[in-house]
Amino acid sequence: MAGFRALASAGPSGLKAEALARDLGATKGSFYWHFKDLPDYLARLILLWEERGFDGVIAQLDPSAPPRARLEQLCTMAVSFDDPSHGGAALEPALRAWMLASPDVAKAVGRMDARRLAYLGGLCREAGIEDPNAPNALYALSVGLETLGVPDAYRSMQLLLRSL
Amino acid sequence: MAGFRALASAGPSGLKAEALARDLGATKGSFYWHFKDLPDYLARLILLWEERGFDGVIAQLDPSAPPRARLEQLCTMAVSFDDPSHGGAALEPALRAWMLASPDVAKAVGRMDARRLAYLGGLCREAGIEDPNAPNALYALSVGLETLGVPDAYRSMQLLLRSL
DNA sequence: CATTCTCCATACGGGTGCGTATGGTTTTGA
DNA sequence: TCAAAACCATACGCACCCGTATGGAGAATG
Repeated sequence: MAGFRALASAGPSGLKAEALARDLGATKGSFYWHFKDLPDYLARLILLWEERGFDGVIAQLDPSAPPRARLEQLCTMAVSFDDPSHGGAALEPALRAWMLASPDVAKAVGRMDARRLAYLGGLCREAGIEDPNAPNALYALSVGLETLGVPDAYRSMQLLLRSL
Repeated sequence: MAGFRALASAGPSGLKAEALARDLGATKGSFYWHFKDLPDYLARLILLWEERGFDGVIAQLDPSAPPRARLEQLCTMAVSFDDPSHGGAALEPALRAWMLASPDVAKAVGRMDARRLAYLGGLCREAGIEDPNAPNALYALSVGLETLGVPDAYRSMQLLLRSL
């Protein structure tokens, strides 16, 4: 979906029916033929993000690697924001921005955070990391690095990882 | 300013002239008497945040404390979000959300991040922390903890602090 | 008392974006 | 070849919000 680009570049206010259609060389008429209305389109967009933002990431992990290696691999992937086709580094911050204006988005992001934190918690336990704050810290750090757009973010990530 | 509350609770789209006035028991007419227009009001709001978000925090640090203690004090303050009078924990995430729709806000937040990072960098150097990624990691972690609303965020913060 | 200044409420015009109505063009299939 | 379905463009009504115009209440000042 090209809506991710609009969301990432202009924020939630960039999600206008005619603008989205223009971006694909079409007009409003075409948009409202494919989708019932704007909320319908946005719901599909969120659903798409929910699938790719978790399963699409976890599937790339090597299941045969030891837990600690999988954890480091996951942390590295979490801060490598070079996927402009799906919105790039600005997508998730824009989604969190969108939460404030849309309860549905807030619910979706909440579910996503819970799933990721649960997976991270399991991974930390398997890796022998006993501190119960480790998953929170790791996830929060990745979120912060992403919203700030820190260069060489994986260095900051490993700074925390090495202390666990 | 009560605009901080609206921004924190409903996001940038909550900053409408009439809604802001209603929140104070007045109407649009009153609003446009006090302020030239919406951009003027929003500019003042941002300016106010820029002052309080840096000087207001730094001023609370004990200048006589050793650098390491000041650093820990600063980190603790950064993740104690109990100031609902100025918007609370949701204010800064809302401001970062607002960046996407307003270049002026983006500039202001950029300036704020630079100032904070510079101060953090100086403090880390004084405290004998040599890793150049430490300021980035500390600041990003605080930002992430704030946007996620992690409970007991200071525990996650000290997890990173202790490793430096 | 008259006037002026401050502060506020209501009413209006203009712009923007949503959603629908309507008709046209291309593709599909018998 | 013809009809139906898929796809798309233009035009309109509607709602929302901005900013202004207009006027009123109340204090301050002469």
